Amino acid sequence: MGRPPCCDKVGIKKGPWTPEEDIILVSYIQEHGPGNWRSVPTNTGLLRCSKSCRLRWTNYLRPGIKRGNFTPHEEGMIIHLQALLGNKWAAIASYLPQRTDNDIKNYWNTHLKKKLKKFQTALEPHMGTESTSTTQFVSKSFNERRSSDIINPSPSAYASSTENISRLLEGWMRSSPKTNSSTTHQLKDKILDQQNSMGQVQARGHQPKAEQEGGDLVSHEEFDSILSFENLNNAACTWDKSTCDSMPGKASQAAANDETPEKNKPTSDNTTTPPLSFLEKWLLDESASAGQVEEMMELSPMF
DNA sequence: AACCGCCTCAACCGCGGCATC
DNA sequence: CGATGCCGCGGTTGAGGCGGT
Repeated sequence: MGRPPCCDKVGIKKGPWTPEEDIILVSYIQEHGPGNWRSVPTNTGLLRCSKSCRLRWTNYLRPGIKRGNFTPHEEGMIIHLQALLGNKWAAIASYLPQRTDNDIKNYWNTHLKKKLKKFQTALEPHMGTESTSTTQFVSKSFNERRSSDIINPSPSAYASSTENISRLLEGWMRSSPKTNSSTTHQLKDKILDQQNSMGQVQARGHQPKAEQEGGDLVSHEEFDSILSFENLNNAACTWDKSTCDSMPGKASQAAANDETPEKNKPTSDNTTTPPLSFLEKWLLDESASAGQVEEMMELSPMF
């Protein structure tokens, strides 16, 4: 293992990427496609290591990635998949094709871990005593969430990477008067065209900051949000079976086939792992695809 | 207004797996 | 079959933003 770190070379730039670098990378990848990262720095003249280029692309510039607020059903998916798969962020990300593993990992570490902790604390007294009423509450909460989501889908405040790049370019052009603006415009147009043709563009708008967490107690909304998924299996008891049957079932290879067994046991650090039921069956069924997951999420407001 | 502490998230680091020679 | 190199993953870090005092 004596191999030196790839970024140790002198002249290799580290730290935040500049808009200029982003543009170079994006336009190169638009032309040659992602992959062969080794050759990217040499071919583009970027003073970055191949790894850094790949990371920048996969975590930030790649078309179709959602940024910003996670919806309650995405939260639910993550919580449940984390319980199922452990910290296999790449595998979890494969169920949320618009999210990067890094994003999910960050969101888990900064938000969900805390939420779950709060949730556990808040749930303990309820659980200790009246399990039926808890179940009822869970089911009620679950069903309320379902109907309210249909009526008032939470505004997703995502900016696609196209929009990011667009904004980024605007900002860059404003802040860099020395830049040849016509060339930049052409390049920008080209990038936007190509990105749009690759298909993506999420909802409009931008929400600057995720909601701040409240005090020590879990707010009703947080509680509800967690319960609605955390207790899916309880809720499923009272849930119309036809909803289950209508799920376009299945999931992609990632979790289903490979390494799930021993070494990927869920981590024990945080959550009470919910019992497994239809969701797990669905998740673990080989024949599913990410597209079906998307479809399911659209069809089924339960998530 | 200034300072401080906390939070978030983009980016880095180190390692393992796999392919190629 | 071992050595080497590339890629991808998970854990960690640190700069910048934000809120509280």
